[in-house]
Amino acid sequence: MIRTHDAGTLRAEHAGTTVTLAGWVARRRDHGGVAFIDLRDASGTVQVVVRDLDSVHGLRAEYCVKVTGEVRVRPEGNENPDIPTGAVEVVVADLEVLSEAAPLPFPVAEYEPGTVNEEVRLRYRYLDLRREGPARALRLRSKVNHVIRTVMEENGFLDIETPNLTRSTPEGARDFLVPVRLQPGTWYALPQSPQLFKQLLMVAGMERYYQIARCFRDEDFRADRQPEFTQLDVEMSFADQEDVIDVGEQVVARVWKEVHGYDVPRPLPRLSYADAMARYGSDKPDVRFGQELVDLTGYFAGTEFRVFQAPYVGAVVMPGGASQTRKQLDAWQDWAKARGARGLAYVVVDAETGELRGPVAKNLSEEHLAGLVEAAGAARGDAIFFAAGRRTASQELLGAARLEIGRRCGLIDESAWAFLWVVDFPMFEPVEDDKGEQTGWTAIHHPFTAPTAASLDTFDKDPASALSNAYDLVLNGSEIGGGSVRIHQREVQQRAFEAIGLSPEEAASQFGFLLEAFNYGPPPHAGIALGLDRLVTLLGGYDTIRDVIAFPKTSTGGDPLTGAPTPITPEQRREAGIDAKPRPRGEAEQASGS
RNA sequence: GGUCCCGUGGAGCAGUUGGUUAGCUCGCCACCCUGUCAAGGUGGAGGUCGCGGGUUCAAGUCCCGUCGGGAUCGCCA
Repeated sequence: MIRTHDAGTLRAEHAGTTVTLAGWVARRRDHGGVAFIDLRDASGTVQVVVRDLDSVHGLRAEYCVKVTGEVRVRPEGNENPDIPTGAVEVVVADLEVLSEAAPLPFPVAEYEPGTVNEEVRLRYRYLDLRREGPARALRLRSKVNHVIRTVMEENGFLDIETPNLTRSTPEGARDFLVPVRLQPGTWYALPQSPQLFKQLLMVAGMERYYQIARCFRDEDFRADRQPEFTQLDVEMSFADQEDVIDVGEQVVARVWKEVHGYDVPRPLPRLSYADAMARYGSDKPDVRFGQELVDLTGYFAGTEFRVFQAPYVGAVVMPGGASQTRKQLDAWQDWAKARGARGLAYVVVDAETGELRGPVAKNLSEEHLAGLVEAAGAARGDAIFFAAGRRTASQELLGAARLEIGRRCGLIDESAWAFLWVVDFPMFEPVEDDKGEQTGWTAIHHPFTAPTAASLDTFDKDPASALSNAYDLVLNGSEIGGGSVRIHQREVQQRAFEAIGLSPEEAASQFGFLLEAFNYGPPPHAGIALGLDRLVTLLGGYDTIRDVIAFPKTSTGGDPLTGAPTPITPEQRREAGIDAKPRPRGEAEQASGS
């Protein structure tokens, strides 16, 4: 190395040592007769004193320099207690400019974080990452990866890579497609996850597989979504739900312990999907605060009020919500309509008299009004929001309202780590057409998810009530992982395909290779995948997963740094075979195997 | 695909009911300055107000479209 020490490590005990440092000019303070340079490298910053003014005069911010000099304790009164190296400084004997820097597009020596436009930061991400905050996110992520690998290796898991060029499957998200030059007219797909490969690895007897795997899904962006993202992907043979949950808990417990010194309370609490929906209106409930939903379907049985003559009537209470202006209450209606609801009925409880007011109150009987505050768990001064209609949709609306209430009323304990498992997911959910008419069923998790023992015989005859051996890991209202016990019996898998309307021919065409593998003694197996980007975002308290990705993309899939994506030349287009017609004999029949 | 917000020198922002030469802080360039640490001082350069169209005597400002960025609903097994 061309340096002898790391700048950020120098302390009073180094006084008298001659050191060579290499790094960047973070700041320069030129007093004419003496100048100070804050020299920054990956370890931190140290003050360098220069008296040879010719050498320092031409220095500018972010020049890459090498300095040699003696470490000394700073003169009395000149210490800087704000930085770790503030007791010492390096008196320069020799200063060499390794490379120069052009004027900066934004201040790299940032003293107010978050004041630079994100697009500019991404365009010059290599400068952005020189800053302490952005760099810290990548260091954190590296540490998490390391802890994960340690835990997985300790548990005897094998790190096995799976292909990134694979075949397109119809289920789930939209695939990214890659034209295949050697077979014009045919296309690879980038994997949405290594799901099928890891199951094949179980058939292959690998027994314990893990991979920190890149996944690709061509869907619209969110703050917590990118088209390529990373999962800790895990699969275990001869394991059941408890074994997988144990591994998942080990991973998060070790990560949180190593990073925050926080002891994750194990075993983590569990909530059935049905309870999560009933109490929180979400399959990824944020349990850092209360305000649980109240089911008033029975309470309003026999009501004259047409709106509440519904399969489900529920409520959520907004503490102090009665003090909202008419305008604010109307805004809730717009908020609900934006989510596709008709509106959000409400009743306010007068803070002084306890009288119930609002448009809905006029439609309710004396009897229903009398007990309502108690039934809803409200108090004087609160607002009660109602949703009535189809059960799940109404619960989801109330759940969203609950989160909004939590935010607006400051009910959320931001320091909490609220982990929990959501279990006992339904196997299927209805598929509806534009008019809301049910046209069939689709797998909630994926079509390889095993039914629970109780549903094994009946899941295909009664899809509505079938439960699956699936589990999601939830942290502070975000899903950070999910998995399931897989179907390992061909016959059960066939019935599962039939239940979602996939004919044996279609199943064979799309998943024939997996079904064929299942002819050869597949072991019972189960697995999980943790979303690393989200996990690290929550772990580090970041706002978006872009913060924990070295080179993230913008919401239209662009990379401001490289300029990707770009048009291709006509020659590239020709060579790639994008416009070629596939040969008549389709690969589908090849894949069907048997 | 829908809705909302943002776009003004290199960065962050201001710009009134439309009205003279578009303003501030930081940065940049030159010079001064021997103990600063967001150093200080003096002077200077730097702007097609994202782009296109429209309204008007007059548009950074109002209207329409479009591009880029962000958020959100749909979507994401």
